[in-house]
Amino acid sequence: MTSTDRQPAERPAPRPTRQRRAVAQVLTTFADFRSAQEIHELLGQQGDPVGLATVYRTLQLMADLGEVDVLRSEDGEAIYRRCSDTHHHHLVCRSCGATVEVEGPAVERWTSGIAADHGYTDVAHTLEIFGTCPACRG
Amino acid sequence: MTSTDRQPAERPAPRPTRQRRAVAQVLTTFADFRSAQEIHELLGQQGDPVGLATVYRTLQLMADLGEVDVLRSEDGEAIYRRCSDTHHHHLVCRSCGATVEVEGPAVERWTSGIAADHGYTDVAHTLEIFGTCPACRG
DNA sequence: TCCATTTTGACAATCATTCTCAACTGAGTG
DNA sequence: CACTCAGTTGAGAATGATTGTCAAAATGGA
Repeated sequence: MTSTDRQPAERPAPRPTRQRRAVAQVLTTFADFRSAQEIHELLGQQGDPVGLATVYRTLQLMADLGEVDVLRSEDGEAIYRRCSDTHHHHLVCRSCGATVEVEGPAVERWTSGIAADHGYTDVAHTLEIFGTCPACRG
Repeated sequence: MTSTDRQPAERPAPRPTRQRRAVAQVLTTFADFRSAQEIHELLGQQGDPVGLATVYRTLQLMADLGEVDVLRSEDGEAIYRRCSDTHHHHLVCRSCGATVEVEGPAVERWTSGIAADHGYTDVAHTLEIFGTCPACRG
């Protein structure tokens, strides 16, 4: 082997290609969750076209590396966003879609506590709140 | 109008057909989450064939009525199971699927509080916790 | 029983996601 | 710089869950 030892499970180390840089870059342009299709669309619009399959592959790669969060929208679509420093949830109007980002240490603590009580590790959670916003309350 | 007043949004009241009874019945034969396809399969095996489309429709109907819980497996498939009458959430093992029902007044209070703070009404929420269960921890 | 309405089921249509595979690229070497 | 090779890409086919279509069948009430 060469001068530098590698990790036991020698993974080839992803190459920094134009496409990967582009995906990483768009991810910085929004703070909420977007589908792979939307991200592919955004890339095209900003003149940095990346094949849809590549967008999927890149997003998956980044998810494996822990660089993006993956969630499932209510209709089963995978949605992604850069792994933000602040973890938060969404309060969504079921009528007009208006979204408010909310956060609550209490919930975070509660979920990890519950999980720990049952011996679960590597805990993550999803929480969305739906309601009718003031503007839609005719 | 006739003798009995109806709800403002008059919904026709689902009919108790053989197919619906069959779906409701298989749901009692297992305690964990199954996909619509699996349920359709089970029905066929026990000699109560129900069309796949009908299984989907029935499951959706029951979900709307709050008679079943719907979740998304990690690969985006919708999975169902009969639910207890009490409002609760799920702690799911992302490896083997083992599920624990959990509840927490604190979370309920927190979500309605947050929603109220922002003027949202008719509030509902979804919360799932994912982790690795003790049995799946090497 | 007869009718209006709801349901069903076989099959087509969607749609997100993954697979295939030949062409292309980046990084290191001589 | 030319060369090589494993890692990548993209267009399009393939997959698979879910939904839509619509004529035929079942249900509940008059």
